[in-house]
Amino acid sequence: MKSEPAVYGIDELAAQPLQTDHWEGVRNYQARNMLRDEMRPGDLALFYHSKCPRSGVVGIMEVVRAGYPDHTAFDPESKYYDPKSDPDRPRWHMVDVRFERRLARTIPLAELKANPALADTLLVQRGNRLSIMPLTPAQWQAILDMEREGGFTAAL
DNA sequence: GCCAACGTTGGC
DNA sequence: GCCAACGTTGGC
Repeated sequence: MKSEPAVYGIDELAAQPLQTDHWEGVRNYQARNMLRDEMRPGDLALFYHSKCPRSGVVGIMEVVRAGYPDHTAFDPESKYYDPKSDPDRPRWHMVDVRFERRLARTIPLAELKANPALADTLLVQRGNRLSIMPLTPAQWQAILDMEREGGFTAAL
């Protein structure tokens, strides 16, 4: 699950009460379908920082509430307002996620792209802009296996 | 800031 | 339903 850290980063999630928050603002139908139809409590997700100097995977979250209507779409004051969504027929959905842990290091996109085990992921494919993408168990493990590689020079 | 890639909109 | 124009994403 991607988010721009300048807008909402993993530190903000970790600072929430119960380290839990709703994942608001997704306005893409393919991503919406995953939020609404596929993600279930207990599912794990990676937190990916996008559009920043160190884009990459930064941590792990757990889905704690399945898809439900994204109320920010109903709020004219919200930057995520969409007049075509209304409470009777909500167009956009979100899930609740809980911070689990940060990774020992940020795994940068360049490393993800260089890992043959991830060649089939949507994340590393050209031009992909989806903010929520599925991973197979093997892909998930391949990413976590990279956590301890080559990252010991960056002191915390 | 640039720009390629992609999704959405709307005229026809 | 086609498709050009436009807006957005996001790496670099």
